[in-house]
Amino acid sequence: MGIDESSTKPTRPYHHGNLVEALLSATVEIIEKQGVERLSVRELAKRVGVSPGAPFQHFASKEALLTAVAEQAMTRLTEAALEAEAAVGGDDRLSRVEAIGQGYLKWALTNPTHFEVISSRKLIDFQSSSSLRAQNEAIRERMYKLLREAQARKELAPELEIDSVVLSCRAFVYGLARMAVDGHFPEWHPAEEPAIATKRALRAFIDGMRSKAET
Amino acid sequence: MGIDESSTKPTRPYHHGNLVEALLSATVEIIEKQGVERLSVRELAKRVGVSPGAPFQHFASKEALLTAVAEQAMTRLTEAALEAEAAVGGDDRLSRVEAIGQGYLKWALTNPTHFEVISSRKLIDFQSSSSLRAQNEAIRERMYKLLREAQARKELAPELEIDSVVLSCRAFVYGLARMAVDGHFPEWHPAEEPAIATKRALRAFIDGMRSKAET
DNA sequence: AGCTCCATCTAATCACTGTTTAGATGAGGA
DNA sequence: TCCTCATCTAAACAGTGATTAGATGGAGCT
Repeated sequence: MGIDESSTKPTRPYHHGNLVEALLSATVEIIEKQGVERLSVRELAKRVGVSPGAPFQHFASKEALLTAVAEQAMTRLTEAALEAEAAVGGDDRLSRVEAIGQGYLKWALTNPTHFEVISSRKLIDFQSSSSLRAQNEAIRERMYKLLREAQARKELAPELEIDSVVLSCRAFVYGLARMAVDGHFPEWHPAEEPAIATKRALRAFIDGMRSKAET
Repeated sequence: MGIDESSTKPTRPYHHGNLVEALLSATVEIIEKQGVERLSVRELAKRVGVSPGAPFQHFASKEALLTAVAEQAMTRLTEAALEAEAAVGGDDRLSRVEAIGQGYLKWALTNPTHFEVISSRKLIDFQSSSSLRAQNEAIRERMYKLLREAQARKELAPELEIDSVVLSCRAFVYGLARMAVDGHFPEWHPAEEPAIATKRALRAFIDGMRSKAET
């Protein structure tokens, strides 16, 4: 009846409007301040101003909703990582690999909930999202390429195998990010001290893979 | 009224019996074959043969139940890691650190669901369990000690800082375990190929921290 | 303009969930 | 024997994700 009577939302058009985007951005708001585990589709619907069943017209399930959120987030993560690499520039391949890791880590620590959604594969349907799989591949492929070049240029310690190195790099960065997100570092609450410690650890890790020629 | 009429359980005494242990073992059975996310207290109660409210007499919440399960699991994880270290023996401190990691990893890959429960701090109340905190400390303290000794014996590359190394080791092993548990290695389903790849990666990681003197 | 069509949304309902409460029950100690 | 008290049941509450039939109203055609 009334023209519009509530909601802190900027725009006032529902009943017919852009529900999909409204749902996505409201989901982001909720999970960022309440955590993913406290996201309820019904509460979400209420916040957006629609009936409890409305979201299911656009997303087959709660998992599908979160998968859509994850796709957006994964794009930003990939961008952050690859832009960090581009930012360092230079010829040193291992420094570029390190930069990817630093960019990845920084993003994960800055957006812990989103990182959780992306990486936990029980909240989303990762396999059926070609977008998510593609982004994942993109980072890994980039690392492969850089490491192969590093090997060819003798930057990499000769005894190291590339497949193993790629796995190690992924695990190392993922481990740091996950430990932080999973609450294994209760001593540092702000996203500042982690940045220092993880930065140093990652640098040392990468330097440990270099050929012993140079100092 | 019948004496006993159902249940695959070995013993038949409830109404008065050892409900606590029955609940714990049934929980383990369920989460191992269905996953933690599909554990329902009501289904658990039905399986054990009690009313839906009964479990709450012994565990304040579902979280408390899972915390109890996590305590048992954490004890086994710690044992596995420290026994692996004892098994290698020898003087080489870094090999012992590696053994801890290998034992930890092997246990995690063999018991993925339990590892998930232990490490995800949103399913359990880690902070309020002194048992969980103590076990966690035990492994870390052991690593600290070994690494300090390694440093004193010049086994460790001199430019490395111990705090940073401990963090790196934890993150590396945790990352490998978590990636496997989180489904980042869909190409290896059986717990065999991971064992090979992660073993090799961990070994290379540890060797990368050694002093460059020896070959 | 009117009208029809169809995506969109509502209302109601289903089968669940975790958790709380008052009260029944029955084993162990006096 | 009876009394006590931990243990368990029954019932209810408030919430969840998801499905369905039907209302609604804007877009596009005649």
